Amino acid sequence: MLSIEQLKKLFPDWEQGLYESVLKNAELKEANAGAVLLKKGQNIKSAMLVVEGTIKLYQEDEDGGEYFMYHLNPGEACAVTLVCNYHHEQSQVLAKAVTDIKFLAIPITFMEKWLNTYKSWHYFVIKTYRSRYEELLKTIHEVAFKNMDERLEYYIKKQVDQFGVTVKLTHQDIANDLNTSREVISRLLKKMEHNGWIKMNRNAFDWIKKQN
Amino acid sequence: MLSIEQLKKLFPDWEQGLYESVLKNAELKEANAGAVLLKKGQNIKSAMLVVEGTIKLYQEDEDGGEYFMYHLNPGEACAVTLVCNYHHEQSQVLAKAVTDIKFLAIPITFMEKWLNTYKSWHYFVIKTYRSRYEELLKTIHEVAFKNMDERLEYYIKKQVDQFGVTVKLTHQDIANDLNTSREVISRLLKKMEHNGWIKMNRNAFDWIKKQN
DNA sequence: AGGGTGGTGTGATAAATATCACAGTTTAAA
DNA sequence: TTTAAACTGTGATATTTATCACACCACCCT
Repeated sequence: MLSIEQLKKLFPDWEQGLYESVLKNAELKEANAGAVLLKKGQNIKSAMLVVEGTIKLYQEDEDGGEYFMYHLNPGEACAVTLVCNYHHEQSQVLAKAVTDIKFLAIPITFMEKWLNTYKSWHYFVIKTYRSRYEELLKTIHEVAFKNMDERLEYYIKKQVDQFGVTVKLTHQDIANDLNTSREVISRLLKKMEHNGWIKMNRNAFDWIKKQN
Repeated sequence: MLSIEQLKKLFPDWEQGLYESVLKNAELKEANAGAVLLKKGQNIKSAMLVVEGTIKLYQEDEDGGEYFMYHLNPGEACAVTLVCNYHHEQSQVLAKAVTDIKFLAIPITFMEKWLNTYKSWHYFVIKTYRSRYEELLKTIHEVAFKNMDERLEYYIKKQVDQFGVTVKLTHQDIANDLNTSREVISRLLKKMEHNGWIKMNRNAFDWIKKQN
């Protein structure tokens, strides 16, 4: 299990009692890279707080399509799972582990209770929603206004912010995340290579574009 | 000014003290149909709670493009204006009055204070964020996965839900809201007319499609 | 070493959407 | 009543993205 010190490092602004409640009631779970943590339509039974590793959040289409929205990192929570009513809410998103991860699963029965008890939990929930709302706005901005070349650049930059300049993804991986086809990504990457933005390797490439 | 009874009708779940604080500190403002209430990049100085009329929320592009996301109705608040920190936040959205409207403007200095004081305010903020987060997810779903014909149908349905089966919008209006061109909308509407989904008039049309 | 698999490159073509051009029609205003 | 402005219809064309087809190459496996 987690120590209270680790918990404090991850979630610095909580009240003492909240740390204790979490330790007592949360289950520390693990999942391997690639695991699907939450599917669209699935009933939400516990809140998810990331302890270790990175999670990717997607909007999911009825027929298999996916669109990447944002990363979740240690110290962050999955907003959709922070439900505060008993009506069995269904997930609107797809969540996948990018790396091996550890996370705290807190049964949703505590959500309402903690909102009443811990002010810091309340703030945490609000902060989570606000920051994710902003991420979604950015996603809409991309997909509503930008062509695929700009969306790809934005995507790569998020990747670079997360994992560094070496992007270890195949063209197909990227195509899936942007809900397009592998050929489109291949051609756009080739163009980026010509422009001197990336250096291509098999299964990966380096982002070498200088930012202005 | 508003009476406390009106306020209670609009925002049923608040505490007594919160009603009083709102009456004391909020300014009741008005705006005409078409007025721009908030622009992207603009500093947020007060929270906006809708009292009367309807507001439309948009994602706004640097060079004039707009994409409609959702409506705000009486009893609802504009999520982006519910900032709870002092750092002068900038609006990420564009808000326009669709009809003549009345709204309460609450200086953001009260946001933090009320979060500390009124549990019902806290819940209200969370509820607001959650519901708007979900609206954004739906918007992403449309724009990431659907072609223009389906997005247009989704758009019209939202319009119908708001204002009834007679849609009083020009093709250009719709094109602006969906960030496309008037010709595209004209052609798609024509197709819908052929399919018996709508009955066209000048400046308006009726949605007559039977839902399954 | 040979063979299979998955990753990448690229042409050809199709489909969706954007853009341009212009005509006709209704409405509002002078 | 005339005129201008706004709204709508529609063809032609360009651009962007999707889809199909296939070749080539690197790597792993035995």
